[in-house]
Amino acid sequence: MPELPEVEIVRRGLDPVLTDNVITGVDLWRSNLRTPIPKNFKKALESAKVVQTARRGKYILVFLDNGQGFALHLGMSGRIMIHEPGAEYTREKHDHIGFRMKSGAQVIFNDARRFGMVFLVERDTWEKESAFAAMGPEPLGNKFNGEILFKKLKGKKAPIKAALLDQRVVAGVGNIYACEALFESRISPTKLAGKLTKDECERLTAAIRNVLNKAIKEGGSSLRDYRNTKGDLGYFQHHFSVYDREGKQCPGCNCNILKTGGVRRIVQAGRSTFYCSKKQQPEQKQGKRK
DNA sequence: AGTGTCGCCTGAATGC
DNA sequence: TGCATTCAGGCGACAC
Repeated sequence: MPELPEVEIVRRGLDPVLTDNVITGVDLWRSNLRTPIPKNFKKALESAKVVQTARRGKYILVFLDNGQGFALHLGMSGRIMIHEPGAEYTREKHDHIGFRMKSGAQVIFNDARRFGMVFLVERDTWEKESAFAAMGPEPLGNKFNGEILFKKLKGKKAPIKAALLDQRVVAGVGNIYACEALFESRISPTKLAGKLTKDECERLTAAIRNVLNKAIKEGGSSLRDYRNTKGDLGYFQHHFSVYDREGKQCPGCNCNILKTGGVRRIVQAGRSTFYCSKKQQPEQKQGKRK
């Protein structure tokens, strides 16, 4: 599922259940996800109290009062389901980890494709972990603006669409929001990242922030797997301008899609890219005619 | 160093 | 109905 908005929605659902609550037990129903579950995972968590939850890029972080913490990545199909105190829980297919809370609540990590992962971190040094050390700025934080993006992209020969998926450039942006943000900023996905102008970088950072914030407001995007911690779908997929809309008209377009073919789909670095060839031209020709 | 390709794994949708 | 193929929100190990 999960790009920044979906991960943030899951974190928000998780926070009231975890924070200030004691983990009384951890059930491991398999020994690995994409990577092995640390052998001392259970031991590090059990009887510790959660002091804070956080998010960095597409990772959820949970910090404990024993100085440790853990990071959780949902991969493509990871879900977290919360069972409130008293609610009956029966194990379902692909349930891999269960966290039992002192309140009686249970938190279940389910992941059909097992591309997700969990690992332990130290509360004080987690940012030095390899997953986070080279990670780019948080797009919704104050260290992300046009100038910073411009510097990050300098000299890059990859197309801008591929560069946006690189978590070292900006954290948390995935395939959906990269497509949507490029559409909103009217930048061609095939334009080489290093060729973007400062003005384009300004537009792009603003568009990334805007798209991510809107998606969070709508509860994220549900294509196939994504659910929040209550099992509900997100709504942002109804607001896509281009993503998964091949052949359809993009918002505000009055061109004849029988002639233009509508939204186009191409493959870049093995991933689908959706864009409007009229509004997102490699050179600024848009606006000359209407 | 930076970039593109492949593989990890399952399930849903599509094609024959 | 059934079987094979294709594709999917991510990421890291490789080869070049």
